[in-house]
Amino acid sequence: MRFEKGHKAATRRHILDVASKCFRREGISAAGISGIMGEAGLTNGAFYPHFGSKEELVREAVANALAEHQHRLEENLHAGLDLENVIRTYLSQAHREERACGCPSAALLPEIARQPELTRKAYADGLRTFVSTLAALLPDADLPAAGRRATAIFALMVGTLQFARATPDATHAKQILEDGVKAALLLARAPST
Amino acid sequence: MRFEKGHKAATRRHILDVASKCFRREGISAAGISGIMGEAGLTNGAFYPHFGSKEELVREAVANALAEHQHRLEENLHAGLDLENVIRTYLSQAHREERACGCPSAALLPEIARQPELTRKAYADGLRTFVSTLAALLPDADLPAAGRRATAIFALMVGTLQFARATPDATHAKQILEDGVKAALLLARAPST
DNA sequence: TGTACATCAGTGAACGCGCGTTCACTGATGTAC
DNA sequence: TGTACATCAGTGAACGCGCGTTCACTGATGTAC
Repeated sequence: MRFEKGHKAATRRHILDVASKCFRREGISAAGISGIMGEAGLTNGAFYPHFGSKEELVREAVANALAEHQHRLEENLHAGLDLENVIRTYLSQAHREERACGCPSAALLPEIARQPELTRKAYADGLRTFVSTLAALLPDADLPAAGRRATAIFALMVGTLQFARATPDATHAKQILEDGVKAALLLARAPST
Repeated sequence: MRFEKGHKAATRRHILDVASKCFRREGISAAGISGIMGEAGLTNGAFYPHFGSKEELVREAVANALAEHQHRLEENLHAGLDLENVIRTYLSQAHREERACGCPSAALLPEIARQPELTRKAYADGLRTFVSTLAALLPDADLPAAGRRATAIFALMVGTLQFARATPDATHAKQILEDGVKAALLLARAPST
């Protein structure tokens, strides 16, 4: 079967989308090529014409997940959400439950830290972009200071979401999320130093 | 070879110590029984007289790592360290580099969130204890409020350390750690609400 | 216009390997007589 | 006091399985003549 022009590139993007969800849901080392390809509606043999190795897929899937998450943030901002809305959406029960389509940092950070340098570089770039976008919502006078505060605010958000996901008791998890929102807002509104 | 009384229990503790380090270093699903047993100076066959399954080992090793980390915190407090010292030690270059003996939350949280309920319960208990210990260092009037703020402060610390570990550029990582310290201290000193 | 061929995304079986787990066995020591 | 036996932590080979990866093959379509 021969395919229309652009078909291969579309398949590749589809594999990346599926992989980035599988990794976030199951973890990078727990998710396998066969499972990902099966979920993409293909057989495992079709993987290697698209990617050189699992490592390459991981690197691109991490970048893909970050870009997707970044895109969703920008959409929300265009729709008029302010920083408080962004924080409340991030630290919500829905985000706690939806790991596959959620923040890649919350789902994968310790595993990303164990990846080869190229993957970590790709992650660090995506993180920097995300933090800059958050920083633009802060009232700080100079941008570098805002970036530094935004980094800490996002770290608080990521850690809080991870706590809430690990906690099996839903009530306790909800409390953790609320505490995170309160502290994040406090940091966002604190007088700039 | 027959062994003195208490030998088996000592071996079990030794396996747990090694496993809790392996998990933090390599990740839970990436670390294998054979590797752990080899590092403990035993053969893989000796595992099952001590533990019923890998899942059981994970649960106990997570609890073990939390207890060890808790113990180190309490030692530091007895030695006279205050909250600022604790934060600076946690968000230090040394802790960024020493994953195997460091904070289990920073090394394992997303993987713990994917474990069976029993493991997540064990984690949540350890987390609560740790946060309570931190809360006692806060100036808050009532304890529940202090606990809620301590949760957020610890979440910020965990997220920040994870960012710093994932970032390949050492200078940028150092900056992230410093921003985390500053924000954590701001949260710790903010007037209680 | 009709036919033979080239293309190439995807198939599916197979590779070696390491996983978690099982089990018959070892062998130094404590105990029984 | 000396000998035969029971104990049991640990050994190491093997189990079935799924991993990441390779490769000969398929077969629908575009192209050449």
